[in-house]
Amino acid sequence: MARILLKVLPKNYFSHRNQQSIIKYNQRKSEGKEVLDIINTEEKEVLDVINNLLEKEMILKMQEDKEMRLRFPPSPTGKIHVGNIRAALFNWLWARKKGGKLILRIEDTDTERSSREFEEIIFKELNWLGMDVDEGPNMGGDYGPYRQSERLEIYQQQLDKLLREGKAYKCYCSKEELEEMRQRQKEAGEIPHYDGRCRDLDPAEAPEDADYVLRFKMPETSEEIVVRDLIRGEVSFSSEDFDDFVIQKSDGMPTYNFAVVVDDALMEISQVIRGEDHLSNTPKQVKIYQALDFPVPDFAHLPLILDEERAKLKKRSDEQAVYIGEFREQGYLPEALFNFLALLGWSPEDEQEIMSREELVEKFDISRVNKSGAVFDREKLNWMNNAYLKEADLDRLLELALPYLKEAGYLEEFGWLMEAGRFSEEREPDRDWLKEVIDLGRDGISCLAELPAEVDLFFTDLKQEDPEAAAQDFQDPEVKEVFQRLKAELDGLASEADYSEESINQVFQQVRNETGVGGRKFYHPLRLALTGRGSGPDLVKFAWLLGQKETCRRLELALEQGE
RNA sequence: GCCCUCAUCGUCUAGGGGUCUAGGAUACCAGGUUUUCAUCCUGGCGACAGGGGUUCGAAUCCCCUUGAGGGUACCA
Repeated sequence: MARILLKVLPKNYFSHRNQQSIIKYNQRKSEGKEVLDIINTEEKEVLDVINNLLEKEMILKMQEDKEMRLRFPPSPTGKIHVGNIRAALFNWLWARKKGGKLILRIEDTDTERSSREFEEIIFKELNWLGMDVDEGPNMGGDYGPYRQSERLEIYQQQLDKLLREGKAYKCYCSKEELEEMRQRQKEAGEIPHYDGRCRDLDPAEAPEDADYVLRFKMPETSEEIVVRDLIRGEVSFSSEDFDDFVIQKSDGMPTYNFAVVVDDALMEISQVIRGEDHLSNTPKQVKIYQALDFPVPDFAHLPLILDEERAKLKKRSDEQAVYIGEFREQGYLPEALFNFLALLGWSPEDEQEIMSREELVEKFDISRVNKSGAVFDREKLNWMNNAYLKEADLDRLLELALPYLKEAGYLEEFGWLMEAGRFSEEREPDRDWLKEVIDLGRDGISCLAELPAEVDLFFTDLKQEDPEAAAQDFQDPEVKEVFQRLKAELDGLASEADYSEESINQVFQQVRNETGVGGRKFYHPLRLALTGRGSGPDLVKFAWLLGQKETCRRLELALEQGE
């Protein structure tokens, strides 16, 4: 009965959204509410049967959840980029949410392009983003080894099995021969595909000492291959659309489509969460699972991250940063990148956007992942990073900011900075002072690399942006009086301890009262005198951080220019 | 070419038959706060790709078209 009903249903009836609506229907029913207004009687009958099935399925699911094993299998053929790391992130989130295991597997079967250096970068960036794994090359586990290049015997066993059972065969065609074949097919208006010429080759006819590859036999008769996807429902393909693909290269290495199946099966991966670019290859993998008598896992194909041209984000599209390292180097906070990436293709039930790692784990649900590709919006990342920057612990921020300030040459003692006591006798910059500066500058930047430009006023000599206009301002008698009084009052503050934000503020207020000069007329020339610019940070704070001596010196300078 | 997937403001997205004159975020614009810039607050601009169905009712379900993306390797 259930079988018949299932046939009648649309092919993706079991997509998660439909499951949700069935759950809704159940809720209504259990609450004793009327349900026939939203569905008709026939549908109700179908739903009731499905309910039974789903219940059983849910029990199975719960068992699966118990030992959920997820994996992240990057290939070390380049620096890891946002596309890869986002897949890792979703696996990590789901594993942590479900109390499952996350396995890191290095897919280094491409001997030409793989390198240990890139592998190290993968470890480093995962670590930076705070994604720990439970099993992997560096910490081991019960399902190792976790590097494909170290699993060659395992593949060989499975390969031998397929060969023995006649499910795979040796192909002696050279690359040139295959290229020629493709070319000919193209010219004849046919779809390029391997024609299976070696499929039924008599072993006796096999050329001696010739290089060969192993090909997997796809079904001779047309059959439907169904991929069960947690995000997209059931996706079906026809076996006709696939040719006999290579599963072992002539150098003895397994190909991706083969190794990934053997590893996922042997490592008992329960859910394969990966990018949508793998969806089209999945039917090939399903056939291998079947040929090897392995249970087929659930799949979840994530929407791709796109560049501004809406194409899959690759190595580098123009100037756009794509490598994780670039974001770290530009001074993005890992928790900001993490948060941002989580929101690419997924959203929580509520409308909160800034979320800690813990909140993300708490709220994440694979069934809320959407299906369409997401453009990597640098503007929004900037906003988010700024939000995290503003909340970050200052001591931590100081450590992170130091290299940028050093790079800009701001941390070498010189002139007034030394005199103002911003460097110790050991010529180390005053950390408390630096923290104040960073605190003032963090509001206006989207990443730490922008910090030096934001706070350059504190580290470079006074330079009037528009000297003539400034000089003109300084000639005003009222302005002169203000400057004179300010200088006298500030100079009069006995010690460095007396020179505080509070006392400066008091002096400012006092002078405003005494001279009757206030508002813009008061602040604008003062700003020019102290900073050389028409806009900038809060002046009281600035004068304080500048120090008593330097502030008075600059007032003196302005008075001279006003002559 | 063939196969697969997808389609809501510029961008990220909510929504899954009535509560949608479509919600949030970002970006942009304006006003307020602040000595200025920024922050912050308030407001504004801005989208259901098109066409057919089904239905009393469609952003939502179905079909077609169009568009976009992915795959089609001895890359992963």
